[in-house]
Amino acid sequence: MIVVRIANGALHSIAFLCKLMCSNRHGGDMAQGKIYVSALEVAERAGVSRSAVSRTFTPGASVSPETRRKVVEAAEALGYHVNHLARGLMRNESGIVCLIVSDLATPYRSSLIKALTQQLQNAGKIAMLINTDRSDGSVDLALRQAIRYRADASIILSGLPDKSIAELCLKSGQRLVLINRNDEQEGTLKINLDDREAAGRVVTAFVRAGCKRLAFANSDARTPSLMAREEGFLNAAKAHGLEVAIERFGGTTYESGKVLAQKLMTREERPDAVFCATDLLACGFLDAARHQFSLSVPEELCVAGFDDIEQASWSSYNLTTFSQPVEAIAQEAVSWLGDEMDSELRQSRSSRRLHAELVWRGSIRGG
Amino acid sequence: MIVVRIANGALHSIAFLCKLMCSNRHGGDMAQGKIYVSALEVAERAGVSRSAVSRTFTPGASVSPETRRKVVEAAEALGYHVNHLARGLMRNESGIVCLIVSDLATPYRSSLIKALTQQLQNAGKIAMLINTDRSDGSVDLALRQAIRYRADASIILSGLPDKSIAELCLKSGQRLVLINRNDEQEGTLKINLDDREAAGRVVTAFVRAGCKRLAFANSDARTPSLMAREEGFLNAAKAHGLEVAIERFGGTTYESGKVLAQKLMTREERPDAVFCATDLLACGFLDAARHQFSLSVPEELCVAGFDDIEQASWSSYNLTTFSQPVEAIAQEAVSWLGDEMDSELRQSRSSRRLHAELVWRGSIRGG
DNA sequence: AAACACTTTGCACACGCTTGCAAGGCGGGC
DNA sequence: GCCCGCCTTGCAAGCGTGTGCAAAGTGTTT
Repeated sequence: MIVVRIANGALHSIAFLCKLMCSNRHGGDMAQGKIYVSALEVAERAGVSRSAVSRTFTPGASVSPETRRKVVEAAEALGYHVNHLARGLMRNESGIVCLIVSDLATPYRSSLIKALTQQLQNAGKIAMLINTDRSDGSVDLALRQAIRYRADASIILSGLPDKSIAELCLKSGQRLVLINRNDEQEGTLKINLDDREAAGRVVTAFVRAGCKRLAFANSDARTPSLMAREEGFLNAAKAHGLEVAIERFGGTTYESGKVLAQKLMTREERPDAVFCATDLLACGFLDAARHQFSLSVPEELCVAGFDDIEQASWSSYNLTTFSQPVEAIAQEAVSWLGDEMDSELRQSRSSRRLHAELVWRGSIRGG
Repeated sequence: MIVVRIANGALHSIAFLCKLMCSNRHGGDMAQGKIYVSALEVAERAGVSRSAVSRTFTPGASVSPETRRKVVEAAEALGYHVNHLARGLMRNESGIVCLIVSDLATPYRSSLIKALTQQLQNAGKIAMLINTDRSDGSVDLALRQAIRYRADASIILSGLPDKSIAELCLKSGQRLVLINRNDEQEGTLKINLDDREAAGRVVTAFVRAGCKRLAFANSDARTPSLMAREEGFLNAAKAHGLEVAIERFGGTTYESGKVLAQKLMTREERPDAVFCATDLLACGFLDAARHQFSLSVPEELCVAGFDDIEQASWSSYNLTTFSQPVEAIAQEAVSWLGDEMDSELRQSRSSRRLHAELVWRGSIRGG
């Protein structure tokens, strides 16, 4: 036992020396010195080997209850926390998942991010958030960052990565999830809604309400889901023998909605039913229709949106819309990332199609 | 030179062998194997030492232009990206900053997060996002996660950490920023607004508009900034010799705003001016006042909010409010985290007070 | 030609952790 | 009493990187 004690003492001195050297590495700048407790120190205090400490914090490893108790006690006392950078290095699994997104402050985006981060946390992962803008290489830069931090996966909510960089990710063993982007990349999970069918159901509702002159208000971003809604709406209208007035303008914002109202409601044949590709557009559209054109909704004009953002339920809008199943989307993504899924199943589940539920409120007559 | 070549060949074999072992570590599960390119492989291809590769990607290190060229070329060809986990391990500086936040999907919160992630990215850092809920140890758990990933800093937007865990962070060399939380923790950066003074300016505006019966609508969350607004409003009203009707209810949500309207507008002495502690509350309040009590704003009722969320500018609300200087807040936080600030300056700047600008719109008479 | 300063490069150790391997301890069945 | 198997533990190799140190190379001055 005495020998062990001496050994422990020696170990302690070594650890202490290392800390000193570490903190002096940058000259005298003490503020720089990050001095975290290491497993070695815990081991010394608990009187066990460093491996025992490691095993204590590794689920499924073999440690006796007695050793575990001693280790946990020492760790608690010293404020020890496993270094996930080092663990990630060894395990080849960082626990990091990158969320790549633009227009983060938008209601729909932020609620999706909330659901994703929450469910990732529950699954023992952690979210890194990377902002992109409209510029070209933006998503690629974000993916590069994901690679640098050896993220286990990246979830792309906006934009599309370059083929080559996406392939680099996959080759490196990183998983890729694309939400609402239609890409043909092999090996990625693609989550989409039944936008086309949903748009068709809007036509039905408009027709039931007795509307004759349909219109579609879109942004000119031309993302796959927006275009799918447009196509679905057009096709269903054609099936009912109805023409559709289409306008596209700007991003999917409230302001664009106002502009689109300006464009559509000043047409010779004023529409009596408008499907806005997005709730934000719909809110802007509604406000313009009411306050600038003094139209009453739904008596003179029926309006539908898409996303079911919180504002759609506010009494000033009371908008009939489609709910984005954000929780289900997040669940699909996170469970696909989970390790319990074997590779054949993962392969076969590379594309998921979720249902957008119609949320009936007061902006369409009848119901 | 021949000797060198042989050595390179040997190195290559070793690296290759390692990769094989690595990919076989988990039985035959090939999907698991993360096979990233390492600096060693780049070095072999470029015909230089591994340190040269390292130095090439370390700003300020000494490498000849010729070597750099060869390295960059090889790295490009192989798709090499520096492993930030390993770099963080060595440098004691991960580049990670944790954002700890609840109610992430709320307009004000999400716009602050957007500003923060953006500016962190510009400063060469990267944001980790951790969701908290109302439960007690939630923030502590988040900070533990920040410690595990050896984050350079944590920015807390909601809730307050336990004293002991905050101290552990600081002792470990992690930086702590508290936004809109009044805490006495030494060594942290505290960013606050002039809530009290702002609330006073609302009173002035209400008095100028000829309002007599003031009211304050608050959530019952009792966070420091909310209480500061309440106090400021009360004090200023008292200075004008006016009483204030106060109601507190629920979280800072749209729904709570409606309930608060219910409570305040059914009072015997119906208020003719209401300051809502938050824009979300104000939106709910406005909708209830208009649609349930058929009041016209601002003719019969003046309303003010706080935060200047996007919806406040929508024509249905057109709310007079105070802007949260999110970009300035983010800038303060990020520049404080930056390494160029020396420790005395950082110490002396441990508390920042920013100005909330009054945004005049149509929910108060006059202006 | 020698001495010098300066830049560049490779070696080797360190960062904190995981895990295969072998050795030790222990109880049960013969 | 011995052997076998099981559980636990320590050893040591390794993950991919940064960096101090010394050696090598280059250009300048005496």
